[in-house]
Amino acid sequence: MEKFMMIDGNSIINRAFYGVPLLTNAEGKYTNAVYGFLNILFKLLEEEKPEYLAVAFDLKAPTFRHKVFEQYKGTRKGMPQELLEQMPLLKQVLKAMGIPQYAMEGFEADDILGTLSKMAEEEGLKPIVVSGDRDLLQLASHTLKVRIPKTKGGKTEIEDYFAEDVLQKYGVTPKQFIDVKALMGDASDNVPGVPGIGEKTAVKIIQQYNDIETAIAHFQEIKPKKASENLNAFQQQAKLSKYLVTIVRDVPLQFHKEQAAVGDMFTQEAYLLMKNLDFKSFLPRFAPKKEKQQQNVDYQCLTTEEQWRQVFDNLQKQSEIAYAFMQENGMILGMSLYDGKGTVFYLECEQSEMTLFLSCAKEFLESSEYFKIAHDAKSDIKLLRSYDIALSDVCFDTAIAAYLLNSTRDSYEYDDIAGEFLERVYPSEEELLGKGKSKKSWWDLPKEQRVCYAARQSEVAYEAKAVMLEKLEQNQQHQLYFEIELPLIRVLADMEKYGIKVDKKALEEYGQTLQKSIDALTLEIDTMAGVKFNINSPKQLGEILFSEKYMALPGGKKTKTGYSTAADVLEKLKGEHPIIEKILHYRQLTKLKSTYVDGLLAVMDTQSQKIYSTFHQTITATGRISSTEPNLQNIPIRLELGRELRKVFIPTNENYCFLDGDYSQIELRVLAHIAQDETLIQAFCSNQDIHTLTASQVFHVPFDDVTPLQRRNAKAVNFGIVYGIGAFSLSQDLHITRKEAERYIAGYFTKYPNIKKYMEKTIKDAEKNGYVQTLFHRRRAMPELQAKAFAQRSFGERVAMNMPIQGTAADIIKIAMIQVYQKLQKTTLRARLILQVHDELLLEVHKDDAPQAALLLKETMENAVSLDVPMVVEVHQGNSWFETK
DNA sequence: TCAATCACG
DNA sequence: ACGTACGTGATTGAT
Repeated sequence: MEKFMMIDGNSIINRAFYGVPLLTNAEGKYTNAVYGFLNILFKLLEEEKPEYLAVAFDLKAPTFRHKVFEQYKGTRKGMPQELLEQMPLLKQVLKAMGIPQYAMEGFEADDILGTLSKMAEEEGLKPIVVSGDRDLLQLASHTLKVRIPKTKGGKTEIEDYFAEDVLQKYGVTPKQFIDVKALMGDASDNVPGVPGIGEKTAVKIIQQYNDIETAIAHFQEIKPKKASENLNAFQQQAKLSKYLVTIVRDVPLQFHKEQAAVGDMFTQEAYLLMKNLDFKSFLPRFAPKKEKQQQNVDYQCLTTEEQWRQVFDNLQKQSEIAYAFMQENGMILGMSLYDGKGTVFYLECEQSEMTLFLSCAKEFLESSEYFKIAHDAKSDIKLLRSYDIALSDVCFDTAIAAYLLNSTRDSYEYDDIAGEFLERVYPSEEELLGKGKSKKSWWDLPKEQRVCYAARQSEVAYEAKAVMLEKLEQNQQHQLYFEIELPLIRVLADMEKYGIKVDKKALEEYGQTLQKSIDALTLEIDTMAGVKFNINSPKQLGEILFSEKYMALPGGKKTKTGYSTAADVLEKLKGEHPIIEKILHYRQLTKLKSTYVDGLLAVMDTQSQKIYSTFHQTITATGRISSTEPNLQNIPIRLELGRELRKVFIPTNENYCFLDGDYSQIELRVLAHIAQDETLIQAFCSNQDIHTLTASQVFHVPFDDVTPLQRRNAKAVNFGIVYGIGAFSLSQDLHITRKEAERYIAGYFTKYPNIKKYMEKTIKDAEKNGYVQTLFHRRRAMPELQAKAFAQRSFGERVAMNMPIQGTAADIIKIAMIQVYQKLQKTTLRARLILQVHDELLLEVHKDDAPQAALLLKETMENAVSLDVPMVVEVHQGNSWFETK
């Protein structure tokens, strides 16, 4: 069935405004709300692909509701000036895109949507109503879908509601939703409601009596007493509220579906507007076909040995050359080269000629005399390694540069880089290769497209390099980039290549032991519950534990989808029923079995008995490295049973052992340094136990009288400080009251005044500059602080406080890794770096060399940087990862 | 593909 | 009145 999507223009632009940082374009116009609106619109268009589309707006003229507002002396909240200014702009853009706009004197956008959606159904269209306002939920039916977009941390998520979903989430039907809203009132919409009746009571009343009229007739039966009395006393007000809340579905509106038919939205006119508004990321959608194919450089496809040799012979040493490999399933298909001289070469090669081709390319790839510009050089190192070519260090990596310049993107592909850093509009990957299922295999593409795609890669890399270098300089990130991130590529590539050995037999045995316990526990749990069910399903488990039908345990806290069965919730129920402990134990065991035993066995190389993780250098917003397939940075250690698992990680043979170097309290030391807090600095300089010290400060007891409990609590406070503390969370963590938590925090800040000052200054600077940074100038943009919504802002403030700490620690260990790596290369020590776990480095070392390597590791890590506090590293030796604790 | 859960620093 | 600590990745069940 054809779809008709209609959008509540006012509420969506409002959402967009608060969800996107307040920025201006070159002309000083505010554009954030329009940008946010379009973002949501494009997402909706992609998801729904509607045949018909319309946007409804409020008019400035008073509506029928205004008269009522006057009675209650309510004034409608106006939009902020910054948003108001953007309304005409949005209308202009929509007009340019040929999207019809509806508005009607005397009515609001809601009413227009109500009417249009009714008309749509009469015309045989499937209506989709989009609004940021939950009042619209009253329109939901089993055919009419209401979509509510939410912008959370820059990402847009959309909640969908048919009638069933409204019932499930709110416990009432869409029609009853009107009555609930009318009873509880809505201050922001000037709906008076009935005093003393809030959401809970309103839902209860309507569930029982279906509507306000019936409820009023039975007001004497209603509890609590206050609600009963008020319902009687405010009958008129309740009925009036219902009138206000009810969306009009018969606005006198002229509508023919042809008016709303979706045509070509990406017009020339709209393109120019986008350009004018500085919406670079939208430009590719709007770019006219002509401009897309415009090229200022030639693309040449070379397929013979003679041509290949000629190209490589002509490459100048000491000059910058961008290269890119075309590949599929780890097989090279060709490579492109660009040296900035006007012609991009694409060297294409059939599998049968690969040896010949690589012999031509080898010198260029292995020699460090060519200044190579790459995009994700680590993956090239790995690719070429399988062809026995040792790629020399590259001089520039565009993926990593893009990451330093903006660490919060979720990808750094060519498309992203071209879009963010280059003026010219390049054809997208999707246009060239197709997407999803229709993505074509390389040799099925027309030759012209293969050339265009291949050439684009090195052309983009070359052109982007110049732009990026300038920005890195501007940001003072030259050193961070060239002395930390680039050298790290090789270190990580080698760690990935070497891998870590696993005792397969021991792992399997561990798994079997777990499985036996799991089977026994499953039986016990089923017996206790009296039914067989899937304990792994939070939904089923919640049902069994909390619903009246089964065990009806107290305190069932609801999440979006049902009861929460998270560990902290179950922990509180331990005393209620013995099944709880069994479930917690079951969870622990199945986690170990599925994630670790089965997970590790699945990625183990059968030949070498090793595991090869991938380390990612461009993922985290703070500068940390991440590890996948498998993640070796979250191997259990905190609980004894899980810790046992570390026994299966072993050196490659019995002559070798592990050395583990672990920074002690690196984040608190970093904090002491950057906040310049004398008390903390002194404490670290005299090597005091920092948690005990904090305990003595916060709880006002002499250092030597601190109890273990006090120390534990102080430790949580210290953690909290690093994360950007809140009293509520601390109270949850420590199982204390909020008041007490507040006292702890206040106590902390009195004793460490510079920490408080630092936190405040960091937030202020972040607001002013739009970013925070580490000691080594690693940055994180902070758009959240420009947003006005409380939750987003608070999140932004915590991030601003945490990032410089976590990020500086990440910088330090990266420096240490490079130094350890380079020093080991210069010695004859049989030792190599194999893992990094944020504040820990794991080395595999020949036992004879272990003492020397241990010294080297400790010294290097401790002296990687020189701060006002000493860095302390503990090194442990062992025959497995378990033993290096 | 998402939400819930839980492993780590 | 809000909504509840920073940063990750893997597995599971449900849609």
